[in-house]
Amino acid sequence: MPATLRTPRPRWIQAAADALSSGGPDAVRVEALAAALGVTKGSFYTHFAGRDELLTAVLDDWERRSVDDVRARVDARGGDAAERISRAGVRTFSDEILPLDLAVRDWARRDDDVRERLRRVDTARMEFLRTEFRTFISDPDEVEARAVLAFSFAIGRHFVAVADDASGAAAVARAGRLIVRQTGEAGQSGS
Amino acid sequence: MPATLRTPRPRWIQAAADALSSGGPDAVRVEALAAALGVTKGSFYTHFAGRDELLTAVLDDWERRSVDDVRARVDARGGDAAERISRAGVRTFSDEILPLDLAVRDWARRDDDVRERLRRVDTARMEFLRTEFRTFISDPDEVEARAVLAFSFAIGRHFVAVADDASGAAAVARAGRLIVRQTGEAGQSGS
DNA sequence: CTTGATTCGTACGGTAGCGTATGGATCATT
DNA sequence: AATGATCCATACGCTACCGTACGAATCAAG
Repeated sequence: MPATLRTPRPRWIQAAADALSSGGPDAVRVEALAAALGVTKGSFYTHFAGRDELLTAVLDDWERRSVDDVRARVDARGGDAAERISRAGVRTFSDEILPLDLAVRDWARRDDDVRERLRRVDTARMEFLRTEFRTFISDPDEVEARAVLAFSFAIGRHFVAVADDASGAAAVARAGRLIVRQTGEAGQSGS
Repeated sequence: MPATLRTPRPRWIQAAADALSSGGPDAVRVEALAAALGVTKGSFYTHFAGRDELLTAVLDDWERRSVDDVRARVDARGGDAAERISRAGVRTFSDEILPLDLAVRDWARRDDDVRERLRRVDTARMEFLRTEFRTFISDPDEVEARAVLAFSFAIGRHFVAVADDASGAAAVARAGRLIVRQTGEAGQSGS
């Protein structure tokens, strides 16, 4: 039976995820995290073999939560496919996981292991989108194009510096409707 | 008249841009750049006051080239609007500037000065897209939605880890055609 | 060839951060 | 209350990096 576990692994992982979200992998510094948690790094090395193990744990946690996120979307079957896609794409992921997700995406550009993890997660997300689009589009190529478009748009809009005010939100919402509209139909509902 | 200028500012800026592209701002290290250029940092501090000035110069150069890039697109008036948008979006920017652009986008998430620069550049890119869409779409809200969609997609697809093979490229191309198709028309031309 | 300017190398101090060693503090169990 | 395990603080060595000081090398001008 462990003694009270004052600063257990999950707290370190959470702090590391916050640092990664806001400053990238290089911002995950043992001593800085210790200061943020109100302890010294002496504590850290009783829970982790080193910095690498912490980063691995952060990625494990992110990957698990991301897959759970997809699973939750698959199970939440309210509304039609377009609504479910919109909920997954335009309003994007939860605010809790989004910054970490974006940080991981940039990290993946320069780390093979991270890229492999991201590939697994994105494959799951794409498969969700394909399934949804298949419910009202038959052409597989069209399904693939819509899925790629929806996913890339959902991610990309967070890397574009445009005004994020009400009119911007309206444009994003309308763009989302463009992605899920029926083939060969104008299909513009009101704002 | 300066003596031969063996390792002039542009070479340092280029090396710094490469480092920034492949490793983020923290990878721009004076001594590492010096080693890559085959000199020591003693040289560096004759051309730059310090690391910050180098990073500023890199951003200045990126911003200028990005604006020039937009200007070149505006001037290159071959084909109809859809073709020009596709050239700007689906085939994206030049391979030379793309990695740097993506690195700057991530950097902008955590640095206010960089975000301000990115905002200026993206405003120009968006304005180009709005102009093109206006040539065949009248509704301003629709124009804005298409522009946001096209731009976010062009960026976002580089942050998504999907198979980048021939079938992936075909899906991307088809997604591009989805964005620029006429309102109320099915408008799928052949692959 | 001498002079002055420019460019670069070497050596140094200072800081930040990783990882280790070791002892003290805390807590559950008995 | 004593014991053993767990958690944490302090202190240290080590490396990487920034920035500075100063001298050497190179080149153009006269």
